[in-house]
Amino acid sequence: MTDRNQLHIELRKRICLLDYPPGSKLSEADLAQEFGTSRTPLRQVLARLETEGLVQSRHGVGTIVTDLDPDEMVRTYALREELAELAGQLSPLPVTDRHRDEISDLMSQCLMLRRAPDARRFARLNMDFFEFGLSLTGNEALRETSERLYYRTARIWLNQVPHLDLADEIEIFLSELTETARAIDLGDTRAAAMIRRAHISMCAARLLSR
Amino acid sequence: MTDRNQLHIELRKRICLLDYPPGSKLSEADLAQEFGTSRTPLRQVLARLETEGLVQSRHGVGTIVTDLDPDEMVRTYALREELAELAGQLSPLPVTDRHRDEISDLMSQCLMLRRAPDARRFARLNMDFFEFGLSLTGNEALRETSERLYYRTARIWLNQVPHLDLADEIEIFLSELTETARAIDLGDTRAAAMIRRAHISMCAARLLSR
DNA sequence: GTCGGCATTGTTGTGCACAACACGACATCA
DNA sequence: TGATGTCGTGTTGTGCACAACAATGCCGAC
Repeated sequence: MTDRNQLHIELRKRICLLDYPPGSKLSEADLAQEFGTSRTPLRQVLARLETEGLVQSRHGVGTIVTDLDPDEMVRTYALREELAELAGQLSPLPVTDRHRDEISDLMSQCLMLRRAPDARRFARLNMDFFEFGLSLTGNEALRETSERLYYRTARIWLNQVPHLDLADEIEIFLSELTETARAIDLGDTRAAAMIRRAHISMCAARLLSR
Repeated sequence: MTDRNQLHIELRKRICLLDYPPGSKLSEADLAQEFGTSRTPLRQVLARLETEGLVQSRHGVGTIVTDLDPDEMVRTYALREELAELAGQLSPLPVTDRHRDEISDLMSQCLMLRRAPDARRFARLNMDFFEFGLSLTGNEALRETSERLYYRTARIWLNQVPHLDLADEIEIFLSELTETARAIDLGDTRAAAMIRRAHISMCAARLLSR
């Protein structure tokens, strides 16, 4: 946990799971104390989060979790769609048994979630599925970019969850997992990428159309 | 120049123009002295350059300018191609007289360069043309991503220049500018994006095929 | 009562000193 | 002569103290 990279991942997760909702202030001193370090390395992590668009530091004020700009979200989703499809085209990796195991595990977790719906756990499962998708392409630049943009938009789902039907969302996600598992079983990475693109598109429609 | 953002741009430019060739060591202390600041803000800039893949800091050793991995360059070029085309599709901005003036200015600079070929000035002109291309899309995420990937690959041209015919390269670039100016004149951003994609593809072929 | 200036407090930004670490040179021993 | 341990030098990483700055509440003047 004291590692700088893990610290970045941890803070990013907290922001995207709305532990730190938009507008909240992250105190460098408090976080430094929590993680048992000094402000210096923590500031580096916050600076990185700032370049990723998740926080904004203002001198004399504080480090604020950024708001979600709907217009920018729409445009970012549009780009994410294209990147999702490219993951199946540019440098698709051969499907391994490890992939099959992982998608199977994700499905069983989703089934458990269906019995006991929980928005936060759903969001985490969604993150895991996203990371799974990254493992299907060998294009490092594409992975980096997709990750960056994913975490930039990941918050809006939890943000909109009061206006959504959680059971419906879980059903939809389970359906995506099922279809993806089918494609993975056949070793058809391109099909998996297309399914992903379709669901990103539909997700944008559900979340951003209002 | 003392601003952190400008410092980042300046160091990035130096790396991409091979003022700091791959493998060279950037001394935090020396750079801090040159820019009239302390190590602290400079370290932030270097940390950002590290996430962008241009340098790598190793404890006790130094901050080293990264090498160019040919395989990764190929994959990055492939992604850059797709993004270039997307710039014409996702959120194309209306062409303004400012755009026309800029492309015209770029052409006249290129004509001057043809009379007095100079690899370094050519590389800078290429950067300016890239920035011009960014101004054609209103998709912020796409701009960021394209910029990131461009500066990640920008060095290989200057790196390969001993194996290239500089006059040829200038001719090709002038041709790209001419075609782009034609598209811009017509307000056809999509055509301009296609031209860009074509030249990225050809550039990759010339630089990376060997 | 209201408005304006001022002080106080809390925050991020900067500079500096030191710790942690890697590498090479050199001496020492088998 | 070769190998090995040790020391010196230079580098990045960390912690801390202070500067710069913004916001807020309070007090006084009008």
